[in-house]
Amino acid sequence: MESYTASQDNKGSAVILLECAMKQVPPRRGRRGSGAVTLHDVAKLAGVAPITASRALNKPEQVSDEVRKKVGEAVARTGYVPNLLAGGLASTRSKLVAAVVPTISGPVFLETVQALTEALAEHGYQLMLGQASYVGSREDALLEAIIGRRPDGIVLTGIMHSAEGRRRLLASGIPVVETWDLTPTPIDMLVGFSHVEVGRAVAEFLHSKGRRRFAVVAGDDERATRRLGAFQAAALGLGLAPVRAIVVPAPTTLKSGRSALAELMDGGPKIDAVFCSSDLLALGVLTEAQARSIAVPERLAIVGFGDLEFAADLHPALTTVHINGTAIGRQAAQFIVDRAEGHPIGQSVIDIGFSIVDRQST
Amino acid sequence: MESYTASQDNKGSAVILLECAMKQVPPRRGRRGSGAVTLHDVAKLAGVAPITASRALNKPEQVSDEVRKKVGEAVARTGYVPNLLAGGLASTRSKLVAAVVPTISGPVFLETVQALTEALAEHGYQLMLGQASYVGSREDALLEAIIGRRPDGIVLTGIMHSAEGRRRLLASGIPVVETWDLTPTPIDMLVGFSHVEVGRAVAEFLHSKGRRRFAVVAGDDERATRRLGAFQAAALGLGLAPVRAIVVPAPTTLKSGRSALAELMDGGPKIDAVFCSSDLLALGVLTEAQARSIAVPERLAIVGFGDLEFAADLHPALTTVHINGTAIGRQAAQFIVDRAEGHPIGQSVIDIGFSIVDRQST
DNA sequence: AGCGTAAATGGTAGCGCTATCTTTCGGAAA
DNA sequence: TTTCCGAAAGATAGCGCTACCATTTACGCT
Repeated sequence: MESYTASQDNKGSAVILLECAMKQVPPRRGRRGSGAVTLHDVAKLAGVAPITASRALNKPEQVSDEVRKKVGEAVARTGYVPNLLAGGLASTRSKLVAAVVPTISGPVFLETVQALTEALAEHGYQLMLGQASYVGSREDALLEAIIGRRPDGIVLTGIMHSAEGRRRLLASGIPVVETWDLTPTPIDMLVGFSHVEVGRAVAEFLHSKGRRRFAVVAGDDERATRRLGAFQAAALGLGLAPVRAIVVPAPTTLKSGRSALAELMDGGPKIDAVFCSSDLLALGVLTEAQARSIAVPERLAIVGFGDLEFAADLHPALTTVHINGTAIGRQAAQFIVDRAEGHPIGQSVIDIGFSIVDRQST
Repeated sequence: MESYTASQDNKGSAVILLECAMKQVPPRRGRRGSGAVTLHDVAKLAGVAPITASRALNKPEQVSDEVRKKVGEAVARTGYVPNLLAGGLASTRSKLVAAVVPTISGPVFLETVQALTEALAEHGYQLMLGQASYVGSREDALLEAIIGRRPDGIVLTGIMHSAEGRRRLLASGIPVVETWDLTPTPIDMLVGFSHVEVGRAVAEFLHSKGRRRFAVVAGDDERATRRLGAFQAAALGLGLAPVRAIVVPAPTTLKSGRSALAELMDGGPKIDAVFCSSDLLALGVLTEAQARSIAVPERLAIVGFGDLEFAADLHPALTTVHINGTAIGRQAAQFIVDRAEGHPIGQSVIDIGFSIVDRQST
């Protein structure tokens, strides 16, 4: 113990002291343990009981200034980093939140994931990322890996989860936030918007701009399909000709957009407006239009979806549907934190809405 | 116990049985615990010792077929999900890997993160994501949160970490993989490429194409700056005029690209080639060129960096520097898994290289 | 038969932390 | 003074799992 005191005047001595501590312990009996500094070590160095050291770190208002100071010094000196696995096990609060995305490469959810990460970090929570791109048993394995870590919450970004998956999530008792969609039967909490409304709104928007012959280029994921359906129905309701739809595989790419427009132009009825299920697709359509010298918006109107950061700066600037992904992420984080801290949450379902950003491409 | 047997003929009875089990336990004394099914419950139901049940699940080759079967049934019946926090604590193997990215919105590292997630998932590891976008104390908090979870590995994607951060990582004893760069003094393992080489190669490439008056548009991050410097030096070495550089704030955007070209064209010496530090920037330059009717590549050559998925399908298709981000992610995962499983790793530093993809924009 | 050997199972003892209860103690109330 | 109270600190007992060792059993060997 004296050795610690003796070296107080030695700056930056954390590592050295650590070695000392490890040497004092009879070579660890070759047994378990990581060999890292534990709360126990800190407590001993500070001259208090382990539980008191724990309180000094986690509930500082419950200990005296003196203890707080001594423990703080001991932590600094040893380079102690609390083992959150142990803490989580003991308290059944892991301070971990899992997010499930279809695939990260799709830039659509990035904003949400980013906001989620940041908002959670502010409250001391960490994000665990899972990709649901796989099918079948993989989803099962993913759920197992997630639930097994006993996260304090799970955020589903636009996932269509199987009935079996829903059941497991429900059974786990972990707070779940579904996002980027609106369903009448959420698992738990939800923050999203209506894809049906989007489809309808875009159809009406284009109609109001004098367009009459619509086409759609959409990824084959569930939500895009829903927007497409609503768009077609609305066009029909507006007395327009049936809407031609090109469905491309998700994730959507610029390339699919280009070939979709090529297909649209190389045959079939003439069109004067295209609604794309993503901005990337829209960029592809725009690129192909430019390659074919089709004037946008004069001869062809283009509407995207997502309002990615580049949309406003394209030439012509892209008209698109704006979703506040950041707000979704932030709200999801709020939901989970509130739930974890035991605060009452008012609404458990929030429609974040959307807006059509009218720029030069229409 | 009988109740379990009695209901064996009842399909899908997991939830019901679970309730039974919970009711059998004397109302849990209102004490701790999540109330979830534990390995103990499974073992009891299977009629074996807990440790045997553990082995049946984790080291199936060490138990008899009979035990394996009985335990398997018990798991299915109770809906047991192993508590990985407890497992990690006991075994000092968390099966968690942390990845630190500057910011997820930048699409550059996405491919790497994606590959990493997938490769790790194949080995039963999960990815924890941390954003290092913050400065100062935030990085400290991030490290604390990461190390506190005792991950089996940490992947740093293109982060310039402070000396203090390096020290903490080193002290933690956790395997670290640095990526997207090459340094003579890696913390631990490394898989990346030389940014200096990239800068030089692009300069020589443009020179060989007959271009003589270069400009650079680069984000203000450390690696882009290094490429820029090498590019300038190489141009000088080639006997060309000093290279004009426009530095834009990271993360780079299409918009910065547009305004950078605007600045380049609206004054200063004439140029015939631009090297951009990202494809997004290059797209911005291309967009501005089109808006100003500057013919690409006739009057202006454009080179990007990253070879994002859209680069090949632009009009004109973008010449760019291709980095195999997937290979980086996969190799990083391999490093960590090998280290965690105790396999010897041969090389701990890998130069993954790069290539210049010669397309229409040059 | 006697022995070693290996496979299969179980018992014990933590991993590092915190929930819960108990003890201690100074000072305000009676 | 005595009593009581609340704040501060400590003791105890796990959280759910696995490393390590001990035991049991089956089987081949000399």
